[in-house]
Formats: sequence, C-alpha cells, structure tokens
Amino acid sequence: MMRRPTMADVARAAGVSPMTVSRALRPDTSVSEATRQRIRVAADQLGYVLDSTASGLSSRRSGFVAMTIPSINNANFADTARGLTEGLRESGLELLLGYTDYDLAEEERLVEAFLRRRPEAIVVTGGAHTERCRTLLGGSGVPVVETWDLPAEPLDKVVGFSNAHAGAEMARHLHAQGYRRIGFIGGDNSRDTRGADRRRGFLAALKELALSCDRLVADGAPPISMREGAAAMGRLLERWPDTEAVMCVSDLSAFGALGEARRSGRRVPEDIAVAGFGDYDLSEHAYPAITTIDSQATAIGRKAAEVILGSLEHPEAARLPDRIEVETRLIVRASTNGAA
Amino acid sequence: MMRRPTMADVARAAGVSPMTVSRALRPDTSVSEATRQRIRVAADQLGYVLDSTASGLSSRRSGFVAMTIPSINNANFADTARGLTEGLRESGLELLLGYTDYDLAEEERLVEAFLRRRPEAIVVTGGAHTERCRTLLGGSGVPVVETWDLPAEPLDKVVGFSNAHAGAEMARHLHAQGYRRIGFIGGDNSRDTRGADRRRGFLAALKELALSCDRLVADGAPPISMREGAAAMGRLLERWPDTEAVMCVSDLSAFGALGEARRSGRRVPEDIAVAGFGDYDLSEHAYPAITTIDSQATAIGRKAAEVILGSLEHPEAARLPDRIEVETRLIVRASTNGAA
DNA sequence: TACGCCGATGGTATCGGTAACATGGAGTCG
DNA sequence: CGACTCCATGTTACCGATACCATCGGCGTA
Repeated sequence: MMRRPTMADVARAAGVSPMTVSRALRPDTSVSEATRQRIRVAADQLGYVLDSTASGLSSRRSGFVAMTIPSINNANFADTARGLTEGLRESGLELLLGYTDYDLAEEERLVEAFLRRRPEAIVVTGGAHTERCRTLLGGSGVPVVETWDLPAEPLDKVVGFSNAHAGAEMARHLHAQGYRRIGFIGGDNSRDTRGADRRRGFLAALKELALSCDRLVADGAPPISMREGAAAMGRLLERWPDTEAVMCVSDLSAFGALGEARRSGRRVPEDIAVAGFGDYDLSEHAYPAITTIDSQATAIGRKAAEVILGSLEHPEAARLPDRIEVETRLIVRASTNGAA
Repeated sequence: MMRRPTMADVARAAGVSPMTVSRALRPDTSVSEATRQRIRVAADQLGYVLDSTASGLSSRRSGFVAMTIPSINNANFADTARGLTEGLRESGLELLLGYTDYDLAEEERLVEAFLRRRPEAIVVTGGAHTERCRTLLGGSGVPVVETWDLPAEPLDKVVGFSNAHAGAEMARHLHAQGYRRIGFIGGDNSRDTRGADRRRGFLAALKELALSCDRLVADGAPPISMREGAAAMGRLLERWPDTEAVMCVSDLSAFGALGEARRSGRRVPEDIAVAGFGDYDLSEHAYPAITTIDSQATAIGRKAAEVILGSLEHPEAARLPDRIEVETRLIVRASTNGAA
C-alpha cells in the first residue's frame, strides 16, 4: 500500500521546493499564478490532502473553534451551533461539536479532549462546570464563551440570558391571564442547571404575586421530554386536581403534558393552561398551539461568533470580559388563553 | 503572558526525561508507579495539557473518528451519533461531528476538512456524494462507512437499510388497512436522497398494488418539517379532496400534515390516515399517535462502530467490503387505523 | 551603468510529541 | 559467579508542515 503523499511529493512533482507548495496552497501568500496553478494540478493528481496536524503544529494555529452542547438532538442548541458556524465561516474557522448529555463530568472530559487539540476558542453551554473544568478552561489561554446563561462568575466571555427572568416572565404572564393555581413541571434539577434556574425564577415570581408555589413536579433525569412531561402532568393532576396552569421546563415536556391533560378529560386552555420554553417548531404546530419563550438561540450563536472573532483579532482586549445579554421573547399562543 | 507548558517543562519539574513523561501520561506503557505519580502531580501543578497535534503527528494516530450528518437537529441522526460514540468509547476513540445541511457540496467541504485532520475512520450519511468527495474518501486510506442507506456502489463499508423498501412497506400497510386513494408528501428530491428513495419505493409499491400513484406533493427544500408538511397536506387535499391516506417523508412533516388535515375538518384516521417515518418521540405522543417506521438509528451507530473497530484491528481485511443491513420496523399506531 | 527595490523562491530550524533502539541495574538461574 | 533477562528509563531521529531569513533575477531610476 502507498503511503499518503506529502508536500515534498507534490513539490517534486511540480519541480519546486516544499516551501513554495506550502505557499501555493494557502491564500494571501506570494506565489506566481503560473506556479500556483502547476502546483494545484500536481496536488490534485497525487490526491494530496494537507495534513493539518503538521500544519497546526508548525503554525500554532488549529483553525477551529470547539463547542460543547448538552444534546445534539435539540433544536435550540442546534440553532446556536448553526449561528456560530455561520458567524465563523468567513474567517475560515471550523466548528467542532461535542455533546455532554447534560453531564458535567462528561463536559469536563470533552473539554479536556478539545483542549488537547488546541482550539482557537471554546464555547460551552451554561455557566455550571466542574472545578477542574473551570481550571482547564481558565488556564487554556484561549477565549472561552459561556452561553445560554448569565453566570454570576463568568470564566471569560458570556452570551446568554437569565433563565430565572424567563421563568418569572412566564409566571407573570400566567397570572396576568387570570390563572391563580399555577404549577411547574421539570426534571430533577441536578443536571439541567438552566432548567433549574427557570424553575427558581418562576417560583420566586409566584411568591411575589402572593401565589402558592408548591405545585411542583420535578423528577426524571433531564432533559425531560414528552414522555416525562406526560407522566409529570399525570402526577400533578392527581395531587392537585384543581390546577389551572402549568409551565413546563421545555416545549417538549409541555407537549407531553398537554396530551396528558387532555387524556384526563380536561380542555386546554379552558380547564388548564400549559406553557413551555424554547419555541420549538412543535409548539407552533401543536393543537392548541403552545405558549412559549423564544430564547434567541441562533442569535446567541451569532453573537458568540462575533465575540470570538473580536477577541482573536484584538488579543490585548481579551482580558476585558464581555457579557452580552440577549432578550428572550414571550410568545403567547392558544394554550394559555382560556381564563380571560 | 506565559506560554503553555510542554512535556519538557513537566519533565524538568518531575526530574525525568520527556520520554518518560510521554509514557507516564499514556496507559499501557511501562513506568514505575512512583514515577508516574510524581509526573502526574507535576503535570497537574503546571496545568499541562497534552498537545494532541504534536502527538498525532508523531504517532500517526489522531484518535478520532469523523462523522458527517445532514442535520444536528434530528433525533434519528442524533441517535446514530450516540450509538457510534458509545461503541467507540471503550477504544478511546472520540467522535467529531460535522453537519452538512443536506447539501452534498457542503459535505464535500466538510469531508475534506475532516481528512486534513487525519481521522482514523470516517462515517458519512447516505450513499450520494459528489464525484470529488468520492475520490477524497476513496483515496483517504481510512475506513469509510456509509450509513442510512444501501448504496449500489458503496465506497467501502455500509451500515444501513433500504429506504425504498421502507417506503414500500408503508404502502403495503396502508393498502392492507383498506385504504386505496393514497398519496405521498415529501420535499423536492434534489437534496434528501434518502427521502427520495422512500418515495420511490412507496410509489413503486402502489403501482404494484394497482393503485394510482399521482397523489404526490413534493416541494420545499428538504428536510421538510412541520410547516412544510402542513402546507403540503393543504395542497394535496385541495387537489385530491378524496384522498384516504398519506405517507409523509418524515414524522415531522406527518405531524404538520396531521394538524392540517384536522384543520380542514377531517378526522384522523376516520377520514384520512397519516403515516410518517423515523419513529420520533413526537409520533408516539401526538394525538392520534402516528404510524411510522423505526429506522434503528441507534443500532446503525453501534454497528458502524463495530465495523470501524473491526477494520482498524484487522487492516488486512479492510479490503473486503462489509455491508450490514439493519431491519427497519413498521410501528402501527392510531393514525392509520380508521378504514378497518 | 550602477544601485536599490521588490516579487518569487529556496534553505534551515523548529513546532511538541513518540517510535525505535540503547542503556543500566536488579533479579534469576545453572 | 557470570551470563541472561527484564524492567525502567534515556537518546536520537524523525513525523509533515511553516516561520524566518537569505537569495536571486529583473526592472526602474539617477
């Protein structure tokens, strides 16, 4: 079997030095057009593919940004990844994705694996990390962006929103619609810290509105989805049958909860209102359509890209921590429109 | 600003040679326990993180497998990625993910970018690739696994199923349920080749059953989702109001279509049956629950991992192309149970 | 014509590890 | 007790590219 061709092979074939090949294959380097063309042809003929391992070692540039997300199968994080990819594309930076399964230990593993590859920057989801993970990120020497949250003690840059405020906003919306006996459905809070923040904000707002805040079903390992949402709604209605409105930690669980409410013979929203979080497609197309909160996932990705490009361009300013807050948006739909 | 510590720094701190540090930080290499401990401590204190760029260059092992999927936000591909990750974990291989947005040109770009990083193997979705992409993959010298399809001319290994068969199976199911005026909803077939295959199989089976196969709505750039499914159903019912059953290219479009059917005043499945593909959570929790086909996404990932590990272990056998066919499974639910 | 400048190209050292082989001392066996 | 083995560790030579500086030929200008 043939070994892969190297730059030296291409150089020999094109009758130039390896250095010239290296230049010819990169933009913005001075090589005559004729030579460059000749080298391109030789490279194609040999099936040459640059070895970015060697290239990265030599130039000390890896050319990629690493991002960890809790789950690949999540429209919100996918949107953030897409926004980030697009924002980075024109600078020639690639995005490498890894997922943590909502597990901080796994995040630590993943971050370390990424750092070994020397990314130009690293984007993580949320502001909660293991101690070692914080140390690794802090000592990495590359820009770090925490997203989807506004941590009290950011590692470096932040692009996110307050999950607690979002929860509170929904509580006030339900109150304004006339609902009074209001509950919350979420997973146990040990893993999905952002979901736990939404719950905290929601319950705090209920308390402020002088409403009871013990209609709370919280179990199942996050991310809870439709099945868990349905089961939780079942338990909620069993324990507090007179509940008038429920916020669920995500639209997916809200959809499951909504199905269960109807199965129990209740009409939504006439008998019980259901709201979610995340503005998934699902919520618009469910019947009734589900009230939710748009977390501006794509914008988060785009702004994270801007922050990264900015701090790569002006490394001297890298020490001023930027903190960008995006505005979540309440989207009122039929599922919370029944008590008027 | 400090430069990052290297192995030499750790070696100095621990009073050994760099080679010993290199050994100490890897498993299965002979270093006395005492020395290894000392080196670990020194490395931790310095905040040393291995540079896998250099390591990979020297050892000619990158330690990762690359995978391209059409979309990150898709439960099916997410499952395959998860199966693959889990299958690779114990061998210490990481998975690096990239998404193509259902675009073959983008796939080519992505594959080339991955190959530059010298993956140990590469997993792609589907059997359709640009010519250059085929050349790149073929000349890469690493195992290539095509998934989610059974290409007529595989590049190397294959783990998938026949999308055409799956479509045909659904056609036969609808026929067996007593439906006769049967349609299909999908995107235009230029991008999602697997969806196009399902449609082809579906229509071929209709023809075999001596049913008309012109109730076909196919437009919108794949992947079509709920919105497009709803719109397509609208058009289908406008043109052929007496349609009795519809298969949609995916569960998401089926959900949208189902909503639209009900909005038009039809009962599902009494007036019209709706089926999807992919066995998304959604279909189980929709009302009525949606008949679908389980594509065994997780199994595809696991088997792809086995294939990869096998051919990395026995490179001499790498030339025998394996081709693993997984069995899709029809899941009958309420949405196609009305004509009985 | 001589000088200097500039664009194109080449030579050399190096990036940070690891493979392969060398070494040296403790333990073993006849 | 000497030859042999084996384990832990060190030495040397790369892996494949690029940074940096040197070189060289051509051309404009004084």
